[in-house]
Amino acid sequence: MPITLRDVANRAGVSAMTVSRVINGRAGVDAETQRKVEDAIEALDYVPNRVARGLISQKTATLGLIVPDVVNPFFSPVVRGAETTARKAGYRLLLCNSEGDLRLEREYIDDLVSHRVEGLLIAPASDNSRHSVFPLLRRGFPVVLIDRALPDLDCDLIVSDSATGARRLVEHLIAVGHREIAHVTDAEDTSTGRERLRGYRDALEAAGIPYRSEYVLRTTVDRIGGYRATQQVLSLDPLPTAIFAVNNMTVVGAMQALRERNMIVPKDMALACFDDVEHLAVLSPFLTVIDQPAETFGSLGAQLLLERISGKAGPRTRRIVLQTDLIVRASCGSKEGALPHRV
Amino acid sequence: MPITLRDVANRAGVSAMTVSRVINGRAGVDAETQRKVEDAIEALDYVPNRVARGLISQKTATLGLIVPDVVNPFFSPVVRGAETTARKAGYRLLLCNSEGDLRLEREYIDDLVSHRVEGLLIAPASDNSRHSVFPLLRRGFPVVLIDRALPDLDCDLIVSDSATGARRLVEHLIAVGHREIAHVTDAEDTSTGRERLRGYRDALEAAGIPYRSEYVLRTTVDRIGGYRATQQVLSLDPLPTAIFAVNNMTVVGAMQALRERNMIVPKDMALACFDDVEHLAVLSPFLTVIDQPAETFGSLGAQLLLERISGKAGPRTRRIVLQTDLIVRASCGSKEGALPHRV
DNA sequence: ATATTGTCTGTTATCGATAACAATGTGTAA
DNA sequence: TTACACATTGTTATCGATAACAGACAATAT
Repeated sequence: MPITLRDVANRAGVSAMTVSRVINGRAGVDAETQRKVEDAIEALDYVPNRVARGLISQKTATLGLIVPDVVNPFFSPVVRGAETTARKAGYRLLLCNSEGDLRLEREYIDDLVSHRVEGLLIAPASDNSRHSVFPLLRRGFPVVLIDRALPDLDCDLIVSDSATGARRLVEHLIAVGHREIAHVTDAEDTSTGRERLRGYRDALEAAGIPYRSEYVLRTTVDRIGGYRATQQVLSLDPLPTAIFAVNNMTVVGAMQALRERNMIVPKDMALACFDDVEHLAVLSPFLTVIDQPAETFGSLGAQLLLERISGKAGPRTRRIVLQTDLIVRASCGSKEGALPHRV
Repeated sequence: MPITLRDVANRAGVSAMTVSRVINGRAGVDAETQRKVEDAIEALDYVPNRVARGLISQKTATLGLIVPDVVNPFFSPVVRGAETTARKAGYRLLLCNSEGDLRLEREYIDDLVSHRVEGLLIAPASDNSRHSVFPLLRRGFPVVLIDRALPDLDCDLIVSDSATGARRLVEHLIAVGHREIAHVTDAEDTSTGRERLRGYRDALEAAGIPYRSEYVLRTTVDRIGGYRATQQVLSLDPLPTAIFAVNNMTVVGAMQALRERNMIVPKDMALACFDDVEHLAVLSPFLTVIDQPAETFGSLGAQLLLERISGKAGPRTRRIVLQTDLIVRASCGSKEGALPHRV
């Protein structure tokens, strides 16, 4: 149905090859001929078929991006960053939401490869994503991992310094007087979870506070998970005075659970987490957080990927660690203000 | 470099056509042969090339989605909804952020057509997007518009009932005692802006409050725009007691401007807007808003588009109007509580 | 035994664009 | 005038898969 290069050639009275030359701006076309072709293109409203071009050139000008969920305010800037960088390089982005589900993630990977994306940007669901990613790497397929590392996988990677971030956040909690600090985190199958737990433990240890495994609650890192884990926190004895939530979704669930019990933050319970959220930061600058440069994950990730695709990257894989910021607001209380107290 | 169907055929000792038959599960292949082919596919880790398949079948199994910005908490659920629905139908989504820029939007449209997406889901930048969309429609290219209608364009469409929503929101403001209500909105070049303004005027009129054009501030519908417009609001005389912001981005800017002047909401100024934001709704249930079913825009939009692509849609275009919810929280004050007072 | 039906598999052409090469014509040098 | 360089344009084959048709062979019917 759509106009093809041949249609243009017929109308201009030249061969398909000549039209192709004009389109690709190649030298060796008579000025007069070029005009005729351009007129025909204009008249027919011709748009070249990238699918056909992709078949012969083996280049589709598309990248695949797999994130757990675009709606997560951490990932949406990642997506935008990647898309913007891709666009500037003439690439388009196929977006996939894995929902943190390994099977779905695997399905997406296979399908994107089948669609012949030139490279893949993946925020992996968990360590087990390793089994889906490894075969790609073996074949030399361009892949960049973002947010989470995968064990024993030599792959371009962008993460943030979760351990240091977590440590600083917990140090802050300790500095304002907390000693019983619960940590709501994931099933220990993500690098981010492990690193943040490490930062948590390091901070406790540095302050001489004994580590209690019952203060670490394992859950799914979404709103429901945060909610349930916080309910468990609230049944602990002694009751913690602070909760460190592993990300922006769990903290929402945590808040929900606290509100149900009519607990006030930070008076009855301090709350801190990873990830700043723009709307919250302005409309309700309340949560003390570790802010990650989310958009950079996407833009830099796309850049690394494009470099690898174009062969500019060299054989060594790159491992980029982005620094985080501690943003202190009201949700952890302060020494001067009302110290958290037990009920 | 990747394995082709021919490689599989060679290894299995059959023709390419036979392999194709096995892959597509067509009848008429000997069980023994089928096994040989399947073994070869397995051994070579073969993945069919959808680009080649797309060329012959004229079907790429991809949809294009253009939104102003995925990071906008209204649009990210739209994207997820569309992606999920597309996936379930075996389609992938090419995501584009137009940044509300007409030129960029045009570029994206052309490029997506060139990539041979089977249909296009567009949240248009403004009325002027009409000129980019119309040529598609003329060619019979499947398009579904979401969020904003385009004038004189007969096209499948999903919008929400902005006028009624705005009217209810402003009626609420009036009910709790406000009479000087400013409205921060866009340059009158979007259907949503016009509808919301209409709802605003209707509510005023119904309450016998005269409409004042100087209370309607035109700006870009982003954070900066909301900020600047609110600064203007604050220099009005008489000073309004309430601001109705046209969407979730402008309200952020508005809040910023109010905070700079140390104004407390709702004591010094009431604030209301379109769009609820999950994180805010839970962590800081404060803003009174009109909530739109964002994810439905995406999922239903994708569904309409898929129906049109598959020819199940019939020649008539469909115009779907989704209903909105008024969610009353604290940001507008109340009759019983502290009424807004002038400084 | 021959025709007929059906099962299974291979061949050729095609989707739309392009790489590689071939052909045509023009102008200039010997 | 003949030869050769150069500019311009066309032809053929190809990317990977598949539609449409053709061929080979076995089983059944007449």
